[in-house]
Amino acid sequence: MSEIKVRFAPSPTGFMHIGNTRTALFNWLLAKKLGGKFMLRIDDTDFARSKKEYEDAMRESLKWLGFEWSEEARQSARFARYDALRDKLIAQGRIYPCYDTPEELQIKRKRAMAKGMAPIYDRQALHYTQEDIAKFEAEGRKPHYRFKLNPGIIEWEDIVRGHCQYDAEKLSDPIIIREDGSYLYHFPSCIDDSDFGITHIVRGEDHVTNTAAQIQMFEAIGGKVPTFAHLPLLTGVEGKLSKRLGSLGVRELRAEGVEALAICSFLAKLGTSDAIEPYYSLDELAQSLDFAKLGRSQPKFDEEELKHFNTKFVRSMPYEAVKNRVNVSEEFWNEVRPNLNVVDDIKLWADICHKEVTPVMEDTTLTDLAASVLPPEPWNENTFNEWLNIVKRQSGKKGKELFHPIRKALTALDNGPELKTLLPLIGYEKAYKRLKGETA
RNA sequence: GGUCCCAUCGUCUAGUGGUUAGGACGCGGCCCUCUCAAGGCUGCAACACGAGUUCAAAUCUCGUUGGGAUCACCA
Repeated sequence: MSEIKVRFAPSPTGFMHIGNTRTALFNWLLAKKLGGKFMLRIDDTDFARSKKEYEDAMRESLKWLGFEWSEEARQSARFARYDALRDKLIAQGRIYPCYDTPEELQIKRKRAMAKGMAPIYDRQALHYTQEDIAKFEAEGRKPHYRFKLNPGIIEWEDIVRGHCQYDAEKLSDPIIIREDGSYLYHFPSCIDDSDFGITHIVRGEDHVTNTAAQIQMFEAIGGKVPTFAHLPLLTGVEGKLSKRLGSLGVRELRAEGVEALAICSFLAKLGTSDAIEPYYSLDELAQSLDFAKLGRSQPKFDEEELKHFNTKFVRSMPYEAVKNRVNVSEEFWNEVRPNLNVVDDIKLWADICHKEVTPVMEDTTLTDLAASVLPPEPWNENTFNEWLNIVKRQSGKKGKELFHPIRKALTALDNGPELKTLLPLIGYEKAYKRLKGETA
């Protein structure tokens, strides 16, 4: 039994977004669950659009999300390998040159569709004469190359889609090398998957048709065909949410206070029959992974829903998960947590308890009274109730009229955690001064 | 248009011939309560359409409609 290995292969042509993240997540989770390895592969064959900046940002996002990788490769460093295989397959006639221009291909495609025919490449290039080629070269045209699909039924068992099959005759020979000699996605990807021993490929279902062609490619280069899992694509309110159009960046989400694990919990469960609920460790999420629970239709991704889920996530976040990021005690965290929107909000409450607050005075008669009967420390758990009972009795106020002015004086805010929990944290000195209207 | 896939509450889904069509999120109400949260209880709400098979169809078959993917010198 060979070792399980998956890969995440972004092209550094943009920032990490929700679509990317979902693919990376499922791969990472699968590796984790099966005890396999997760590899990062930079698919930078497109010189024109690949940028170091994007690559760095991608790494940073991956780390933030918690997807550690144990191995890394970059396609631009492997051209010699691709070239060797290319030459071999050209010699075999499996890869062949074509001289059509993009415009010509476009026209052919349109014409075929208009006639109700399949818009697949007509393989005219297979019938070029010496004269044709001489003529193209004389015109200064450079060839691009296609991979020749062998006729027959191509089939595989997909982890999420079950048995899949395509008739090669109905597919177009994929272009794998551009006119300028640079490689397109398919060919290098298959070579790498084969060379690096990738056992499982988890990706969006926009790749299903590609899979048929790639299976023949794996065979042509003498590689082992991996197991595939094609995830239904996410859709948004405005239709599809492809990885290209995916506009919701991970960095933006992070800046807004959305937790990495909230994103992961949400994406891992969206479209499954499991409830979307907080997971506070990726390991635990991985154990719950089950492709059989994935639906086959395309779930809607709603940013608002994610944000909503995130606040729920934060409000029940265990101290263990935040103790390295926040500067408060476990008790403080647990008391204030249900009132937070984002983790950073904890600072607000820490400041209210420990730094200066300018009180808002609503009923000085009441707050003066409250200050005068505020018992000296040490306090115990009953102090607050005892104190408030005295204020209540002597003022004749109760309910909101009683609590609200005290809350405003103590915290300057309309709402927040229970005053009972806040008071001991504020302490006698600050509490007394604030009740008297002084900044403290 | 060829090929492939999909269709159950607003959303994500369970369901594999006989169910009061279940759950989760959201939404409404109630309780708790000084507030906002949190928590507890409760309610509303769905089988795209049309034929067929069958004693019986959300479930099987065919068709229709509606979505999506792909057919790129993007990945």
